Amino acid sequence: MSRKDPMQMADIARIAGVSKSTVSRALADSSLVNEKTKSLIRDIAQQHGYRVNIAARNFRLKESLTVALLIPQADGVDWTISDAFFLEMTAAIAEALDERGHALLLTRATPQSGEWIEEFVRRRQADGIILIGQGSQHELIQQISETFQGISVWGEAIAGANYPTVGTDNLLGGERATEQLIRRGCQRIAFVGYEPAPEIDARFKGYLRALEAAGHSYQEKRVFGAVVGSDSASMVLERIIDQREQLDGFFAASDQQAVALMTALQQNGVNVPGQCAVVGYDDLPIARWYHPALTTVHQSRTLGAQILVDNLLAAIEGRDTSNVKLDPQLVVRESA
Amino acid sequence: MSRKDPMQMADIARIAGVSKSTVSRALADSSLVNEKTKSLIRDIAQQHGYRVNIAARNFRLKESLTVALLIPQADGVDWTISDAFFLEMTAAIAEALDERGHALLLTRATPQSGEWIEEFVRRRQADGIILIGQGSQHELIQQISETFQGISVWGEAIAGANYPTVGTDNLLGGERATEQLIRRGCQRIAFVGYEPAPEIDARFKGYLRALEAAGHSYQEKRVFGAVVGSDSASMVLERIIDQREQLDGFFAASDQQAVALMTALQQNGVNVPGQCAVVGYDDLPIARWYHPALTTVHQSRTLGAQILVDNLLAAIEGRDTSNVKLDPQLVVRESA
DNA sequence: ATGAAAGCGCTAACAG
DNA sequence: CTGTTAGCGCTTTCAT
Repeated sequence: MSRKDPMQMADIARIAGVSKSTVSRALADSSLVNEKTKSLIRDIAQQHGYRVNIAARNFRLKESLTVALLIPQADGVDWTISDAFFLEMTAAIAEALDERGHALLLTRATPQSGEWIEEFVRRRQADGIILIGQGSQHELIQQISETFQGISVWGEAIAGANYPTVGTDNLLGGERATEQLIRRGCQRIAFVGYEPAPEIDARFKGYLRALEAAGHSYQEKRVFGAVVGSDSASMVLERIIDQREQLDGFFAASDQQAVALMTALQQNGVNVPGQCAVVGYDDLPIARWYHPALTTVHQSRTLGAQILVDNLLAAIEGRDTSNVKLDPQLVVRESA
Repeated sequence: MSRKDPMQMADIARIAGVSKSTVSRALADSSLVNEKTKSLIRDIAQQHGYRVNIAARNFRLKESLTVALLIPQADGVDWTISDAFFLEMTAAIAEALDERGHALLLTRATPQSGEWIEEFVRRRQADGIILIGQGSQHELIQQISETFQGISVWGEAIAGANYPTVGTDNLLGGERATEQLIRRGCQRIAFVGYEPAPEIDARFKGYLRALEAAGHSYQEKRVFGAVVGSDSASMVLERIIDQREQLDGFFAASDQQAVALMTALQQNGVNVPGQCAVVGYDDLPIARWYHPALTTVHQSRTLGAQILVDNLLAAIEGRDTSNVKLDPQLVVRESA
């Protein structure tokens, strides 16, 4: 370790012939410092490549200008970091935060441990946290948000929640997706998705509402609960294939499931959309490129991320936050 | 702000009837502390939901257990965070870091400013940094790595570089991709990619080598430099469309470009792979789903990320690092 | 407009 | 094995 120790404020102060306080103020652009001294100090700092030590600053100020995005490290239950929608959301959030001068800390957390969020909050590693999909953890989040207000969630707004939520209107989205299938003349429409998650459940309710409005009967055997990428998913797929003759339409609660489903159907000689129409949810890039192109419900990542971040910063600063339901846009392509 | 101030070590110490140091040691599982006192202290901490203040710890220890992934915020030149390959790499890196007890800080940086990396290093916001694709910034990285060793790069190893690099063997990958086109009987093979980036240039060299080995002549007019998503990309696409009659094979240096290319060709009534075969690079999910499915060169994200992270941690701790060239796997699908 | 000094919460000599 | 003590580099009263 022979590289020279980095400069610190005291060094700059000595060189400039002023005190540390003045340097600190000058660098923070305080109005308490004479303009001339300010620019002198800034020049010197610049020349010597000095930067304030963020760790010291954060420690002193008790703020980190960092926001953590917690990734429920689920054993087949919630999301994974490599989930496509999650990834896209992450990118959008990172950009939104960056525009507001904050950085994004990506960390895995284990919801099962029960302390996943608290752990974070207590360690003060970040000023606030963003969660994507409250999953099945509403109770816990609710409880934590009673003593810690720096939380912002992407998902389904739950009545009485203490924390702000942003998401598409899942009920409406599910309804629109199902309506499209009905419009295409499908008579026996199935739902594929993991209902315990509130956002998925809302899409399911939308499915029910559309069926009812169109006078279709609801049949429990046409509902397939599955978690993307899990073992149960492939079992569900098998069950679907077995029943494929009795079904002519599918609303899958995510594009990833829709694509897995379509692939399975196609491999079993089912023509999509000829024999079975399929509608997804999310509007991932894959929806556009899959063959046939997937009809799906678009969720705006950039807009969602902006609001998510605005909410979080507002919450941290104690300002008002808002629950926002974005309009889910049906994107009609070939699969339905 | 009426929520109670979080406990701190002194509180736990008082409750346990020991000194702060003992608490600190106990919580760090130091062998200097009696097992009994240790578990007493741990119980108390647990009971009161105490967690060490990470900011204070980081400050004191001068380490953050955090690694920054810098995103060259390029004006059409390098990568963007929403680039699919980048996203996948990010996810893989986050997981690899997490397994080693570190967190990932995602930040945008502006290479053009010339200080993008230094800024980070000097502020000590992270223990080390990972770069994806050195882009056109080798000189700068090289210079910085002379005084700061916590750098690990995904890209093309450059002779004499001070920093460790991991990537697929781009030369070989480019060669294999081109060989596949030759094998398919293509006679007039074009290259599409932004050569100034070293990793792309290596793929280009592989293209040349394969052409030469097969006795094909190299023609400059068959080389199209383009940056994904930029204005120049669409101009390149137009030029390609104009020349499409004279070309029967394309090696695109990334899947994103390959897909854009195929789409443009198809829109102009060109049959892929009938009239023009196409090979990409990266093996993104889209390659599998696009119609026709894209023949491409696979780059292992998980393995790459592991090595990238191992290299970085080694570099930070002053241990030896290694330049690794992963074997590029040709994945033959329908497009060539 | 500037300086002196205190202290954020923790860890690590150093001394028992 | 445990306690005492001295900072880490910065920001911020409080004084001047």
